[in-house]
Amino acid sequence: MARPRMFDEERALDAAMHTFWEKGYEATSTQDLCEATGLGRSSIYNTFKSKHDLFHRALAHYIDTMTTAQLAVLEDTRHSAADRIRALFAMVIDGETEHRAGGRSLGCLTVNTTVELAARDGQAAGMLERDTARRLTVLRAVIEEGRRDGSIASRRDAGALARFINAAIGGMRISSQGGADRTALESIAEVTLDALTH
Amino acid sequence: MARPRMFDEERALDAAMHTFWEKGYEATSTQDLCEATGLGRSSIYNTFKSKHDLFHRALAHYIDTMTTAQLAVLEDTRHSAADRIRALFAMVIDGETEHRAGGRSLGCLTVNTTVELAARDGQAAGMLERDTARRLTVLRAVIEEGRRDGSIASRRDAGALARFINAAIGGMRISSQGGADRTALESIAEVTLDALTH
DNA sequence: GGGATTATGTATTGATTGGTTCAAAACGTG
DNA sequence: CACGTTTTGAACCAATCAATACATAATCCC
Repeated sequence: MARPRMFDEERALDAAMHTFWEKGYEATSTQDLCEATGLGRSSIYNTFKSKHDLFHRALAHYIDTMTTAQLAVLEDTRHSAADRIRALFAMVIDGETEHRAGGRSLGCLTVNTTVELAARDGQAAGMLERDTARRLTVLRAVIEEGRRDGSIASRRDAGALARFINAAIGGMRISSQGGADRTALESIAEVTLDALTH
Repeated sequence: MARPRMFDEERALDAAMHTFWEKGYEATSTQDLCEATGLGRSSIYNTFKSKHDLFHRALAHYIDTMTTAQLAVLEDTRHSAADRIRALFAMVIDGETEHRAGGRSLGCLTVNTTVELAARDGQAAGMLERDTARRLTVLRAVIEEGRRDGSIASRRDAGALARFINAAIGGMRISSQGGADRTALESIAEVTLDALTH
């Protein structure tokens, strides 16, 4: 009945996500979003209500793809619990070395958003909190499995170990954004695993 | 020979620092800086060349006070190496629970700046890199002392352990900004120490 | 106290921000 | 082919941005 849309909404969302990922929310102008997506301003404001709304959808898109991929690794029962956590770290390190601009790592959009927006944007903070809660639940389950299969030796509370692993990932991402190279990140991951396996 | 300044430059710098700390660089307007410092715009632009310059001086002020205090704890030879690292973690946790706004932790200005600006602001990135290099050097020395006094059992490379500790602090700060409470942070610190003392 | 010097407050700069409007172009359907 | 619907691009909006200009007020030294 009407003119069909000339662009792929999913592709535009992905382009916007990468822009926010690279520059942050405040430093990204609507002009930047137009150039990244290849759309006109009115197309963007027609499809998404506002810059704020577009950001929320981009963040949801990021959380969806990232956390889903990470949890898949954690729930791969072919390997021991410790090996799954090792694989998770490898995945994070690969991501950090892969996604860079201007010789520097982009970090992680959830971490970046926690730092830049969580205090001012309740909706974004809620999305982030739900995501970490979900991640912590799975991590705790993996720890308990590792207790049974013998790959996790630490007798610390499983919840504490889960938070520790989560914090370690955040620390690796910050280190990466601060200039740490791949071997530095790998050594951090190894020491982190010591706390679990010894 | 002339009219003396009505305000304390150091005090203004401190107020500006707290504003940048709370809101980030981009989200802080010159109006915010006027209100925080109690100065007029022209006084600010007279004393500091620009918003950018004011931020750099605020960041330097932050790094100076924070890192100096932290390194003092690390170099207190009255305690064992492990106890000094323990004290460092306690200091970080106290800071996170102390500096908050709107029920949320402000995190750490160096971490926040690493995330928001390091990729775009070479000068800020340089300041941050020098700061972490300085911190890593002292941490490595503490690790080696701990090897001698017996409080550090890990046989991992001292540089790797230093980076691990630094990353752990960053991870704790991110966790705190993401909503982790004091007991959560304390449990993360305990597990982190396991990797060094076991 | 007079003159030189500086700090401060007000007003304003031009550029850019996020967001809206509107007419014309592009399609699918009858 | 023509109608009705939707996309699209360019022009436009008020607001705000960082930064400046300028006049006034305040101070010190002589």
